[in-house]
Amino acid sequence: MEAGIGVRRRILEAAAEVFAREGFAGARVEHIAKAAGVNKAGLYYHVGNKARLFEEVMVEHFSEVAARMERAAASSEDPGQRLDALVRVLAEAFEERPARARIMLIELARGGVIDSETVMRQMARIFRCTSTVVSSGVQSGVFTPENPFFVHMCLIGSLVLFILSGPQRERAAAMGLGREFGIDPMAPIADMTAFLSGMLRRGLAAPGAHSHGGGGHEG
Amino acid sequence: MEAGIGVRRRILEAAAEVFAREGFAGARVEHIAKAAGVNKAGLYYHVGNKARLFEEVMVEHFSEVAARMERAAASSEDPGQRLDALVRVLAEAFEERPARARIMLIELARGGVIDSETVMRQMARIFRCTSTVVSSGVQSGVFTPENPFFVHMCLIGSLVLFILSGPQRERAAAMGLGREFGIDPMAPIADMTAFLSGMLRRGLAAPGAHSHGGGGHEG
Amino acid sequence: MEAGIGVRRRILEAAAEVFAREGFAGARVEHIAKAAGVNKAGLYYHVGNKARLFEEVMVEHFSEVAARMERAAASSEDPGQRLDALVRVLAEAFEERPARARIMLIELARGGVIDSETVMRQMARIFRCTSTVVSSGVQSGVFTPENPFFVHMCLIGSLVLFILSGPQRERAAAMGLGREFGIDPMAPIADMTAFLSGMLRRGLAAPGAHSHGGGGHEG
Amino acid sequence: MEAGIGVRRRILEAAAEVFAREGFAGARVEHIAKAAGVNKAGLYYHVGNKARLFEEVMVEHFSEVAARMERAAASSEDPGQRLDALVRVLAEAFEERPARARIMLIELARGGVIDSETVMRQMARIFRCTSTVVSSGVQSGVFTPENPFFVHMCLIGSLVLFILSGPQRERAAAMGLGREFGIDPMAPIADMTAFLSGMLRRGLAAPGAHSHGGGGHEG
DNA sequence: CATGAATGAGCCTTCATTCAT
DNA sequence: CATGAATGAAGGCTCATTCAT
Repeated sequence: MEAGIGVRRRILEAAAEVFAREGFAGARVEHIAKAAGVNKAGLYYHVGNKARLFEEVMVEHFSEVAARMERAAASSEDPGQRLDALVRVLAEAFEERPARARIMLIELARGGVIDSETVMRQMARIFRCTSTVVSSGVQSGVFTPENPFFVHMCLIGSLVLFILSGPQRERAAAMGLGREFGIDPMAPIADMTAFLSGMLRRGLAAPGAHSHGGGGHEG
Repeated sequence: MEAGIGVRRRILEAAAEVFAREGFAGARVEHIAKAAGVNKAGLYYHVGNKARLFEEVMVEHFSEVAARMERAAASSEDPGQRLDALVRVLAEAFEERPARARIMLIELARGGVIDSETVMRQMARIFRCTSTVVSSGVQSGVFTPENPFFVHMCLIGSLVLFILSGPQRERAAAMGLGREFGIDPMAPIADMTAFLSGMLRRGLAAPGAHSHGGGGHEG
Repeated sequence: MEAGIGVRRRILEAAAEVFAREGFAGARVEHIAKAAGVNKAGLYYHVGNKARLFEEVMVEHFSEVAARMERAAASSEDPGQRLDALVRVLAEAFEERPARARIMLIELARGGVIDSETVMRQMARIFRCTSTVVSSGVQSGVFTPENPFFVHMCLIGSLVLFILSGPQRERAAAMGLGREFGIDPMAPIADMTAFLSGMLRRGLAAPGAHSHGGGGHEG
Repeated sequence: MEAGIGVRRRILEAAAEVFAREGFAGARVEHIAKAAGVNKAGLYYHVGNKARLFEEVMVEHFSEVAARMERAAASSEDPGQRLDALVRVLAEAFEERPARARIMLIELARGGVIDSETVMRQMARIFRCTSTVVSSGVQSGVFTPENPFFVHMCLIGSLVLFILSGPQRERAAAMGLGREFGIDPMAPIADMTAFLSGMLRRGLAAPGAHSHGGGGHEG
């Protein structure tokens, strides 16, 4: 019974990596199986289906991110700090496992409506975190009432893109773009986090409110 | 002889749509051909290759976006207005043809380094626009010196995600999320643009500088 | 686990026949699969590739012929009898499986250098048999020193052509060429063998040496 | 009218080369067209068909060889010298245009009965040359009555194989087989001709007859 | 006649999936 | 449970051939 669970875990893990790298259509069941150290037929025995496997990976990752963000959204009384926490937690989740960022993207890129109810629900959970933080800030008078979807897109989009552009930025760095323009393409994610936090805070700051409680990174 | 060009156009157009919807691996050459009103063999006669077709689509779309952004980056003397223009132009480009947003994403999602030198160059052109605008603002003292990569990720990521999340937001709207929370998931892109512009401006604003020149439209 | 080997055998067998009949380019993988009683995909599972399949067939047949000829080349002390054995063994190999003759021809006809090192090695083995026999005859003083390549071409070329011209000769026979000229187009291969043996012996005979040890056929 | 003929010539020439190199199935009509400097459609206009093109090439080459051999078969009173002429003429034909050797082989290798009546007739013409020379020698008492098919196979087979094995022999030479065994893989065809002539003469010589009239090459 | 473009048929290959052992 | 083998259904690509211009 435990071994069985172990196998499932390995399969999901491998699948996440492969799906992230190749997309749904591009992923080969055989590669996933090999990466998980199982036989192809074994994989089918354990998960039944490429589509189901994909869904399960989605759900797992989305719900993991959702759980973390929910914790972050409840981490403090101060809306600004909550926002910081949201950013920080998301960055951590992606840094820890870049595949996560790609998986979110793949799902988005598939366009159309998400076919899996479960996945959709997890995405909603994630959105609700942003939404909650924003509206709590509005209620305490420190945030302007902005459409939380905008904030969400900004939060998720910026970080996902930052993670995914890693290889390109690396290449840019190798090409000497850094020295040329006095910027560092390979700046650590903590810097990005700090920037994003600050920007969101100031972007959301209510007209009269003076920003307090230092933003940012202490990674 | 015009017909030949017309066919190529139709093929590229169809390919953009299909690649955007299905990704590279998921796209079926036959679907593209059918959508373009050509025979599969005819498609190969005109473009030679699925990979080449993909690259051509990439280059076309990326360079179109690059051209528009370059124009935007040179549209004004005022850095803040330039930034607004960047946002506005990108939003227009995506709204006009949502496939463009997905195509950018697909390329990013493929992870790894981009294999096509030409595509890479177009992406660099796009980045350079952001970079130019930021550093011009820094030189005129109105912007804080921030890593332009951060700004770029924020700009592109937010808008791409906004476009792509359309269907999901639509669904959210259908589920009544709007009335429930007093927000409109289907807010027009102009609102998102305004929000993003404002946020970037304030996020980049140099400490002492007082923002002048009204931020974007709030249609 | 025996079944697996059995399948491979059947595939190679079928492939030999089809390649012999149609050449490499003309052979259809599907025909081979059907002839072997496997699914096309099954064929790929077992051999991986049309080219690999072809090479494997080549190697198998060439090495079989090589092995037999090596045995023949060592079958006696007398160079003349060795030469006879060479001819006889080759004729047997071809008669037993005419596809072999065609396969050798196809490989030759492909012109250019053989791309497979392994196949090349087998062909060299075969040549070495002729070469050995000739030079042993020279050393014992019964053969004139002639370029063994010439002898080899004569040996292989004559027999291959005889086998392959079967159908044409049959047609000639049907058209009454036999009665017309008092010759039999369908003479058995044993007669051809006898002729070839005799000719090679006399052709190679050292000036002073008197031929001993009856040549010929006892098939 | 003359230009038209010129085009046809170029097409046939190119086709011969390509068919020789790739076989019937392996040859691409487009390659032939390009090599002939015509448009693909133009080729069809001029010859109508891949199969017809192939046949025409066959007929042309076979009949050219046939014509030369007929001349050779009538070149002298002495059967031995006629035989020499046959060998010499064939060698010349092949040396002049190695494609000829491959084309003969391809046709043979296709196995089965030749489908074109015309091609078959040309092959018969060629055979008849050998047959005539042999039987004339028998009638004048200098040749043993041997099945002319055997002689023919020997004559054609040896020379075709010699020509076609050129690349392999070249490789053998490059690998140092020459120095190793004191033989020259790249011996000129004239040597092969001499060997073959001598062998056939002695092989056919009637028991009592003393060979007269020097064999061989003066090429 | 020459040419660019089109196309149906077919080829090699791969993939997700299943099943007997 | 694990595995080697099998397979139907594509999928990408090519080819001989035709046609309008």
